[in-house]
Amino acid sequence: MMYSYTEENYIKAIYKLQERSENAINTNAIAEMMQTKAASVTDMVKKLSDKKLLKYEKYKGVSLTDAGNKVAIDTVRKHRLWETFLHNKLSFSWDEVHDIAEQLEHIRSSKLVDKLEEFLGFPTHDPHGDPIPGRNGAILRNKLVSVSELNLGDRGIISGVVNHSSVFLQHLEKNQLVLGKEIEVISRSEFDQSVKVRVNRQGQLVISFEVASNILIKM
Amino acid sequence: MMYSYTEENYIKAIYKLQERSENAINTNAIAEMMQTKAASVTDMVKKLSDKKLLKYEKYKGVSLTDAGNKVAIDTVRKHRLWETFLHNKLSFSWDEVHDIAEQLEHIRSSKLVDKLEEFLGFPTHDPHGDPIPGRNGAILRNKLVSVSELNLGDRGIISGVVNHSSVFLQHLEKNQLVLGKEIEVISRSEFDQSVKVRVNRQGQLVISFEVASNILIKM
DNA sequence: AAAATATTTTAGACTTGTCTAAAAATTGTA
DNA sequence: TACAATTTTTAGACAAGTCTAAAATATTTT
Repeated sequence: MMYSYTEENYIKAIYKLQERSENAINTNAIAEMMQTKAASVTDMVKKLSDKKLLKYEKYKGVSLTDAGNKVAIDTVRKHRLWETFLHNKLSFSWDEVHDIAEQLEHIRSSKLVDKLEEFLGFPTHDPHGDPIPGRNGAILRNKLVSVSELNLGDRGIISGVVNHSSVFLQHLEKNQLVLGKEIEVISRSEFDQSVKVRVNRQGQLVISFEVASNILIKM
Repeated sequence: MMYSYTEENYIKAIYKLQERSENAINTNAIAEMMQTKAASVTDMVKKLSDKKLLKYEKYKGVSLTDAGNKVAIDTVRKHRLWETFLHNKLSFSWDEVHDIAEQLEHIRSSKLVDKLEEFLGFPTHDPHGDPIPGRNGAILRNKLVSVSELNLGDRGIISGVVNHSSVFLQHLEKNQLVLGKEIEVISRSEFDQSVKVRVNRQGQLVISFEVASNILIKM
């Protein structure tokens, strides 16, 4: 019922690998993600298998069980809530939050996580645009996408930014491109990839590729 | 330059023991505080001695070096800032904060600690009335004292409470006994230990022993 | 299908922090 | 001061997690 930091980290690594690969996860991939040796992975994988957190067959790779997935999602939830806290409340920049959250995610107190979530106003995405799993483990599968990745006619709500510099944020505010506004892509220039958008179904606006790729949309 | 959770906990335990005893700290006392066996303490103490965090002579007990004190104070600083965060921002009750802060105090990032301190408004005392060491390691030696411990004529500023229940806090507000007010002890009843105080050098008020012992004063 | 290559597992060792049981030193008492 | 009681240290063992080197299995090439 309670797992070591190392166990949690292995589970999270396997979870991440599973997110982008479908098939069973092999030993070397885990070793690379965990910055360790294949032999160590084999040992740990046996242990996690004994604890029913994953299914393991010699030479055939591993896959998480439901219990393993639960541990992984809970860890991801904590990680992303802490990242949000560090960015939104302590004004850490986008790139500084990961390493600290990597430590904070192992703090054991479910009450703490829930209170933190409430304190942050039940955010749905972290500062990188990744979805924050709910208390029940539910994940809003749609990762935020940047305006530069949208197709013509696509619509969505501004929900985050990639670049968090104050110059950029001020630029956005000057153009009314703030959190919560709806954006629809009208056209895109072949020449410089600038994008013409409609904001809140009203005014139109042309934004550069630079700006478009830094605005994150929830669809 | 970087110590394990266990090393930090030993150092903190020795620091606490040193706070209330003057002489060298003996093995059994450390063992009791750390909830472990004397033999384990001896092992660890040798290690910390090698690292120059404490002075150790066989059978003669230990005392922290300057380096050891620095580690201890830094840990206490983190512990008390996190306690303050949990209580003031996440509305954890007084008695819940310790165990979680015990984990949070080991998070490694001096920038995090400093940002947290700023976010909390540079508090001088934690929710228990214990002083929070500054970034430089300086400690305001005067722990907060309860009104029931004051002598006649003593004055000070209301800076904390022992009981954090909403009933009690509401009672205080109704009587204008809020953070920042100055209190002066006028007299005390021999019968029920109730205390007559002057608030902000103006009105007088009688408070029960129960209330007096729950109000913390900075002198 | 056999040989060559790559991946994975095993065996044994090391580190950190812990323990028990026994030995050594210190302290208290008669 | 010598015996008894207490405290502290040593010696040897264990669990978690890691490593290297060698053995076993799987995969690719010819």
